[in-house]
Amino acid sequence: MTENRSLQSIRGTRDLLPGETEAWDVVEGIIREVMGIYQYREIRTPLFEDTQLFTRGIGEHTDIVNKEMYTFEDQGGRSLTLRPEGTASVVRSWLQHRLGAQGTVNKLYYLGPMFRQEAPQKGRARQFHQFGAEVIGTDAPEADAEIILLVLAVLDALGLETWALHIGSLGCRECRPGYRDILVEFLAGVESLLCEECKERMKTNPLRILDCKNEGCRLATAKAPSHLDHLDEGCQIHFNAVQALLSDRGIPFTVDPRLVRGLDYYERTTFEVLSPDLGAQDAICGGGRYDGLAQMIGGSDRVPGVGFAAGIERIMLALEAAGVELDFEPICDVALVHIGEAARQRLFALCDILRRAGVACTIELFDRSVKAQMREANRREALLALIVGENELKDGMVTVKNLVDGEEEQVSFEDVVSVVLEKLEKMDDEAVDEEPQDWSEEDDGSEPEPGEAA
RNA sequence: GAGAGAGUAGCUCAGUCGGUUAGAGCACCAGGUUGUGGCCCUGGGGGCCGGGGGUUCAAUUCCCCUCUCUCUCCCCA
Repeated sequence: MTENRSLQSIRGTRDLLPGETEAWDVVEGIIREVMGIYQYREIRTPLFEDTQLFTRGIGEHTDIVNKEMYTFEDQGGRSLTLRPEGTASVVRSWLQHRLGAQGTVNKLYYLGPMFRQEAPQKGRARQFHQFGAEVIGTDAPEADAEIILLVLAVLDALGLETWALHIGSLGCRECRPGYRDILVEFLAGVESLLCEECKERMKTNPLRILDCKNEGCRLATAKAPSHLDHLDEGCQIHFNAVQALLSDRGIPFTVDPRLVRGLDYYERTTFEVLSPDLGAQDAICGGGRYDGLAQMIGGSDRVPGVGFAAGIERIMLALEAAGVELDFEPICDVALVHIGEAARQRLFALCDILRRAGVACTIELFDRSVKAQMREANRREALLALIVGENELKDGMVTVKNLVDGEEEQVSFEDVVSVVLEKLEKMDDEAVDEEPQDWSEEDDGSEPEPGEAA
């Protein structure tokens, strides 16, 4: 068995290449900026955890735990799992480090890879990336509303304007069993119409039957009693309050009586943000309240918490579908162009001096023609070219060419750094004058009328 | 996990009803312009036709397996 096939990234994972990483940097930067404005602080938890954190937190009977986790044994025989989501880890960390010891409310956010062994397709990978935020320590409906407003603020800052917000309530520990009984009673009457999987769910998690996409199940459960009609007083008041807070901010939303999330730790508020541009995998964000989670993973008390998680790949796809441009090329200020070996050496040193002065420089490492070096400079949209050949070496000069207007001048080696800095500053000012930044948010109303063609 | 489609140059794709040197556009390199970018012209380098096996005188083409991607179901971010 000497198979020697070329190795590649494994199914469901991919490389982010130059050209993509820049866009990711932009997106991640915007996420962090908005998190800062909302006063959420970053938490970074390990990529793998004790398997029990997820089986107990997410739930034994969920798809994630049942068939999607990357679970392995370490050398000590402990069962470890690559995190399939972020919330359980954040709450675990919150408990472990007693972040709530002072009775304060903690606002935390995270950003990073998650792992689920699913069939890869558009908008779904085995290693994918989420950012999310959690408010731990309060059951105030303002926390629920803020979490939703926060993710919408991120989407807005990214330029993603088309989305649909669905919200629902699952009730709490107190009222859920009552509803569950009512639902099971109803479902028993239509059980013969349900798919096999749902018949199984009757025993394990009947609430999720309402979320089944199977045609037969949908019809059979069309008239099922809604959880929203069986909330207890506290849950009803809470849900009303969340809705009122969103309405006050003019946020459009749809109350979805059948919104059931795939993780067992949710109580009360649940929500999803959907993108109409994505097709089958249209959920770009999901979240809700999880007041029982801390106890499920070993905390001594119930700890109120609410949060969301959003898929970065899906947001990227939605941005692309919406035509939002994120691409940008790295800036190159100066291209160093040599003619001959001696000049090349001289420029190599100058290049590093300029770089240490903060000037982005490119220098030829092969021995290509001047024409090729200039073409490279043009490709990188360098502002200046510094050209040195035998003539310049003889006179101790550098030819400084402005690549925007084509003007050239000779500068001594001693002065070249300060001259370059001066010219770049001047060119930068001119560029700003020509293209005012758009953070003014002012719409001058001069948009061309649609349908107006020449 | 189940079903469908696709893999040919760095990229986007033609093509071979099985047959001799497998093509285009873009990109790249060089020359036209003795040391100067963008436009133009000319030329050039690049391909185990995804991998393995089978049928055949002959396979990139047909068959099987496998890997990967895309889409759907399911589930989720």
